[in-house]
Amino acid sequence: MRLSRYFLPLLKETPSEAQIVSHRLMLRAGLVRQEAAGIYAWLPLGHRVLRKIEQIVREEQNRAGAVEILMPTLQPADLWRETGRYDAYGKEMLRIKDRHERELLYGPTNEDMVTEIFRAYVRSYKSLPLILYHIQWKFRDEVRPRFGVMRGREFLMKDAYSFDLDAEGARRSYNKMFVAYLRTFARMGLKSIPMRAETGPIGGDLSHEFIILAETGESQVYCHRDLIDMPIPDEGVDFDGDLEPIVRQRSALYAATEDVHDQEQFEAQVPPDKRVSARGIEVGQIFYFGTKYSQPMRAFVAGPDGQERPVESGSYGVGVSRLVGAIIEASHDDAGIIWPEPVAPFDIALINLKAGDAATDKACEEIYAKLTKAGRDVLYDDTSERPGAKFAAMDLIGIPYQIIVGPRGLEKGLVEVKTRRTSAREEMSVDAAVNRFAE
RNA sequence: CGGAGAGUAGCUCAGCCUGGUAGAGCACCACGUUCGGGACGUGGGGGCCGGAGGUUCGAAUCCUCUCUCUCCGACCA
Repeated sequence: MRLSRYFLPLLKETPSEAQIVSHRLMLRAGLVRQEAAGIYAWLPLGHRVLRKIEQIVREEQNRAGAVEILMPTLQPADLWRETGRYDAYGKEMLRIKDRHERELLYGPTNEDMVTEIFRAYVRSYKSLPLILYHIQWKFRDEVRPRFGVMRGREFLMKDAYSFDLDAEGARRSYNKMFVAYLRTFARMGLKSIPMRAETGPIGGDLSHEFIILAETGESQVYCHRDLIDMPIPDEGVDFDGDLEPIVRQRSALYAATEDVHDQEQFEAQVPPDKRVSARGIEVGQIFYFGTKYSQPMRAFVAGPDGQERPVESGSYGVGVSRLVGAIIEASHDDAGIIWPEPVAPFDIALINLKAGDAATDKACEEIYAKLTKAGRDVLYDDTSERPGAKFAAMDLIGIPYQIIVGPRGLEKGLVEVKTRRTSAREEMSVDAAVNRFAE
């Protein structure tokens, strides 16, 4: 992408509404624009990151055996009346009437609808286990939206729902999502820690929150230090095999959010030098809730004995749009964002220090063409801005690598390659730079 | 939902107390000088001062109502 033909509205000054660093950087780097309290438009750069995160989530859901669907944002109120949630949910649920005065709602979550879909088609244990998921916009009319996309009213969420014949099966599904989440967040360069958590209004009796440690996190969390750098299961992990050891290895160590924290247990179970008490950002949560929805909605399946019973379920959420903010909270410096490579909007920023200079233009065009052909996403700054402004802008938007091309270096046949994360710079020939990034 | 604050140019803000018909910096446009870590000069464009009502000869400024946004708290993927 040539910057001169792109849409990248950067702000030099920080909009006054932004309080936390990720929000400030998202506005300054032109990732989002606020349209109302807790409601954001995603601009090109932010949209790219959002899509990359979404794709990682999708790949790991698929790997775990979940099946993607797409449910609507608007749902009929009657569906929610079956479980009693239409009245129970409160003002956070946005209620809407259509032209025929039919009551609808903008979905804050999808247990009811997915259970409706399930019961319409599945009758036998032979169709189980089944995990359905979708990645869709949700709306929760929070009293007080804040922190940019970290706590918006409209947000993109991956929500998965598992269906099993019995509690044991449900536990296996829970474990699949548990492991999938470990991999998902690790692939984005995040260190996530599963912590025991309250189940909240969704209900159930087994739940973990996946927490990223960050100073600006919304909740206070307590855990054993060894959880932070525990190895992540590799992509060869067998999701049809026994995942219990992986889950147990983590569950064995103390980790709890404020809501369920027990200071006595914490001190009893964790030696002083291993105690971590910190702020955390919740990026995912998984629940097992049994027959909470299947019972009232009569989502029954026949077991091997021919007897019908309510299906056992769980739900599993990942805050996709929240992750954009969470990643920035975890990865930035004074100059701007530092994207982990897998979620970076572009792989490489190519900086032409003297657009209009024949030799510099030629070298840039060559690098741009070759890297693009090699499948790399290159943002080519072909504008005639001053070098200082270009450097500042590219540092702000945080693309992992910069190839800096200017007449001074080219006289010696050299360009500069800068790694954003470490600020390390190396000089090398045009060919060497191309080869370095062309696989 | 309780408490606090803010709405003036695309952004950051001044002007409001003490009414006289709108400003600065950045950004934008033109020209010139510049050009390896956010340049400078000259000229220029851009604002029904959130909205409605009221007071007044006259309202960004005073009064009333209203909408929106932000922050603290209670609540939440």
